Amino acid sequence: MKLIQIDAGRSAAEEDRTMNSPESPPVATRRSEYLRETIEERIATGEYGPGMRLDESELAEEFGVSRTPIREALIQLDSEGLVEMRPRRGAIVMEVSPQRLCEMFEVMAELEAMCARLAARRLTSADRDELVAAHEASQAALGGGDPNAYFYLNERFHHAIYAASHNHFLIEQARQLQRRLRPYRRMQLHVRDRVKASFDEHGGITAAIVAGDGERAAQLLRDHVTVQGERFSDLLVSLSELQERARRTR
Amino acid sequence: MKLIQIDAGRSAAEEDRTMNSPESPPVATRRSEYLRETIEERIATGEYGPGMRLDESELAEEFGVSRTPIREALIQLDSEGLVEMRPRRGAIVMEVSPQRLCEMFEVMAELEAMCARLAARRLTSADRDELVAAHEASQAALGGGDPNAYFYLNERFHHAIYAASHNHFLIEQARQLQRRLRPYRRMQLHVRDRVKASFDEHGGITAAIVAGDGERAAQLLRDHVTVQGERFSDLLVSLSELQERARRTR
DNA sequence: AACTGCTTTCTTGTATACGAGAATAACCTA
DNA sequence: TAGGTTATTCTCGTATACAAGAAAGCAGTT
Repeated sequence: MKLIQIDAGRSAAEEDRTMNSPESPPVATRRSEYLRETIEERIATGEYGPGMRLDESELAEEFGVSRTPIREALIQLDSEGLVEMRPRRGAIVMEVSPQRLCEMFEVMAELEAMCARLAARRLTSADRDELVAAHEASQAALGGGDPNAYFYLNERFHHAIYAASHNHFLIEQARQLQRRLRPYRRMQLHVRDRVKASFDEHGGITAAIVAGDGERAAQLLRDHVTVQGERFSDLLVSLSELQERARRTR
Repeated sequence: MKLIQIDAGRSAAEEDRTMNSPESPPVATRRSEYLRETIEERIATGEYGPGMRLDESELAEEFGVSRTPIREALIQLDSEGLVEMRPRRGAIVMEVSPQRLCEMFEVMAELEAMCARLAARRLTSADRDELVAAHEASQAALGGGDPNAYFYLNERFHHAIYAASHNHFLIEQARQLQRRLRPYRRMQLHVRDRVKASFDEHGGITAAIVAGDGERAAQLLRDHVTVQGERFSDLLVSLSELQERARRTR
């Protein structure tokens, strides 16, 4: 059986986008790997909202595979914190309380601040070029009014900072936590004016890093990521919106 | 079949110690859960050293279970970063280069510093009591010359700081990274005088947290965890010692 | 009519079976 | 003898089968 057959069940809308970074080959060697990525993406987009039940047999049939690789994918997602497997009671998309979400953003802010501090110290010219390029590219998406386009460029900008830290372990940790926060970060950008504010903050962060001012870059990034003030209320709205969508299929 | 049967294969030396926190019941509901904990512990103690091959069938036979739960345990350990599963080439205990180990300690230092900063701000009287109690308990282990006893008390002290941060997500992250670093931290304490130095540093950290000086506590903890100077050479020795032990069974 | 206890059904957790890729050994050729 | 090619074996990845626990439905009692 050819691996290409596991495409069965993919919705037409996402057929072309792999969301993989360029370094990873398009075809996964194990089905479970591909399944993990796909289910993860569906959680990120909110297609599978918080609390939604993930039935193993159902998913197996949908993807045209047996339960085994589905189960392995779910176990991985469980370890990553995106899914919760309760013994003998099935798997659900992880439900995150507002408080916990704030805690996660608090940690993310600190990790990114650390990236920025290191980046300011260790920046190579290639790092600087990519950072500036990512920032300028997102400027183009500002006018378009497409929050999705900005979402991906936003990720590119943050990844550029991670990379510039030159601590590969830190890069992995930051990316993993970012993946867990993806569904909520995405919703955040749908708030009016948030995209513009985000872009402006990126400008300040870029300047601080390029200037080599690690402490200032760290503080700016911390503020950029931390959820506080009225952004907290915005987050609550996004959260209930995601859960509302899931409630139908629960 | 009763779950108690899965005890088969446990060495007598570790039969009584579960290393679980009090909140988790002694009997795991899924075999894979128990297997994950046991294998993880063996990696932590160095019984399974870096690079050692973990054959699924072999482990299955040893534990008296089928390959399925073994495999699920390995997948979890892979997600946690303790094991590396290479497609169709089997699982090995994660090999960590000296550079990567330093990177991991660099991140750990920052996470713990964050815990300390928050702890200094949010410390309750219960938190303070546990922190001081943990510190005093380890003093008793100082003279004994048993690095293992100090190792566990050291963990208790650090966990007390995590808990005092009152950020549950941060607590989880810190504990998980600590688990990954466990094999190496344990070796560190075998270095002469390190135990005493560690204890003294704990004293300073405790004082700073109790005094509410978050920044100082954070800096002290950062220095406490970061590997630098001659401790780096010590680490290299520990590392090769672990690998040497593994090479035999490779 | 509500609650409790039992039975049935459904899903998960584990075992077993099988096919395929990788590692290794054997063999042939230069 | 060394290198490369092929055959064999061994382990992994996936499918299928089965057993056990949880949830849901049913009935009987108070």
